[in-house]
Amino acid sequence: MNTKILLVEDDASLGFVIKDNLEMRGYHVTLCNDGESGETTFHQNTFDICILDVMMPRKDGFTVARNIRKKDQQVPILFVTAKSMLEDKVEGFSAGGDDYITKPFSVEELQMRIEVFLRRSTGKDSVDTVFKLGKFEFDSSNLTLRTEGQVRTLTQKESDVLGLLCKNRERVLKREEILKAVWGDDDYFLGRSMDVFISKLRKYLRYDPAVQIVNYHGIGFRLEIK
Amino acid sequence: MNTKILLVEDDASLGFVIKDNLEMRGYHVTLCNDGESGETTFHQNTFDICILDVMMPRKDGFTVARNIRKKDQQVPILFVTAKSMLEDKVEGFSAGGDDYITKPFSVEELQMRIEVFLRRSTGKDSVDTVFKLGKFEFDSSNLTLRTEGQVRTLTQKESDVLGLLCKNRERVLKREEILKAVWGDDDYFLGRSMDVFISKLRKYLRYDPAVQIVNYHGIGFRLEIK
DNA sequence: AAATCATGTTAACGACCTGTTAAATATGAA
DNA sequence: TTCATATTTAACAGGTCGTTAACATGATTT
Repeated sequence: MNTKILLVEDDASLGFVIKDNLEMRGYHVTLCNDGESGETTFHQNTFDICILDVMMPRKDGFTVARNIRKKDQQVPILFVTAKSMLEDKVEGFSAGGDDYITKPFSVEELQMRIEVFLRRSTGKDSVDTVFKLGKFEFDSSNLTLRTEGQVRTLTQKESDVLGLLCKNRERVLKREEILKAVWGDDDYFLGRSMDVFISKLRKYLRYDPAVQIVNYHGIGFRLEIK
Repeated sequence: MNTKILLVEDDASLGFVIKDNLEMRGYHVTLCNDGESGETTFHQNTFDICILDVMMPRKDGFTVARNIRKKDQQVPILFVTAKSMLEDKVEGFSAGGDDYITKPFSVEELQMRIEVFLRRSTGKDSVDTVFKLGKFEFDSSNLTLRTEGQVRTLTQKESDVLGLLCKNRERVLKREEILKAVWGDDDYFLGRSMDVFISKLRKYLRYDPAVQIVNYHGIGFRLEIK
């Protein structure tokens, strides 16, 4: 497996050293030297891991991470921080499966963190497929929607749609996006079919009024949790 | 071989989850929820491996490990640490053949570490081939399905299918997964053949209604015990 | 307000998936 | 070879799910 890493580091020489060392160890590394280009590079490619320097002049690592998360909730993010940084702040951001590493660090250390991430994602773990939705817990790989006591088994398509909504809670999903992702195509009838699914999912989610699939007229849908 | 594991974990619910998951995979697990009882349990029994949480209120994992080492220099010890822990400290302790695993981890990951240890000491895989299924006891290497008094001998394929279901009780096995694992291929007729086997196994398991092979329409099967 | 288009909801149809039994075929031992 | 057993194929009966249609409601434009 050829692991692809996005490295965003404003210090050019440090960035080069890390890139060079990691490539010697068999990883494929794309280096960006500011947050802005890091984001656009991320959006145009696919990466297995992102390594972000927190302290960067124009756009800091946390901001970049937030924008990456809008597109991808799963990709592991490793923050690079200075020792002086308050641990609380970093830990808050790196919650939910992400991690951080403190300068100065050895490449061995860095590689260890990377391998931990990769083992977690390649070992078919269920962690990244489980979403907490208000009173519900949805496991998109086991197709189960749990609530206090009860378990409902969803069909594959129901699960596909709900999973997509879960992964994109930050933004409104366009109708055509959902259709392309779940049905592979986009026409009038598939659109109506999708509406039927949305209706069914809403019925399942009625138990907790805080969880809502909201329609954006003429655009699409978004899963919102009040 | 029935591998015996000592698990010392102060978080009761996490401990139970790990124990449960490992037992589903064929290990015998003894759970202690503090270092003190962990030590006494170790001294009164024999274990093939010890899993110790490092951070515990009264007696931490390292202390327990030191006392275990006074009695037994060989038994492999696996430390469970939090992400924030200084790696130097853990690495110092886990030197000399021991290992550590960082929270959060998947059970797959944990099992991998365990198997590495066991292979190192015994030289062969050690997952138990005997499964307890409600009122049944199924031995996948001897092809026997026991119930109170009665013994039924299964065919190799019956046993392969049931064994696969047993090993994956926590998730839904896709039809193609079963076909690939047992038949080595996946086509329409093999699929129908599999359905015949499922039907036969269900007949054998009818004696205990709590044990059920549940179909997930369009996806696959899962062995569930109520 | 009327017209038009987008979405919500329900029900029914049909394609496909599964359960089961039995017959046909393969496998292997005597 | 024959016989016994294991597995595959066939056939049929239900069952499930996604799509479509139909109608209701809501939003936006004219």
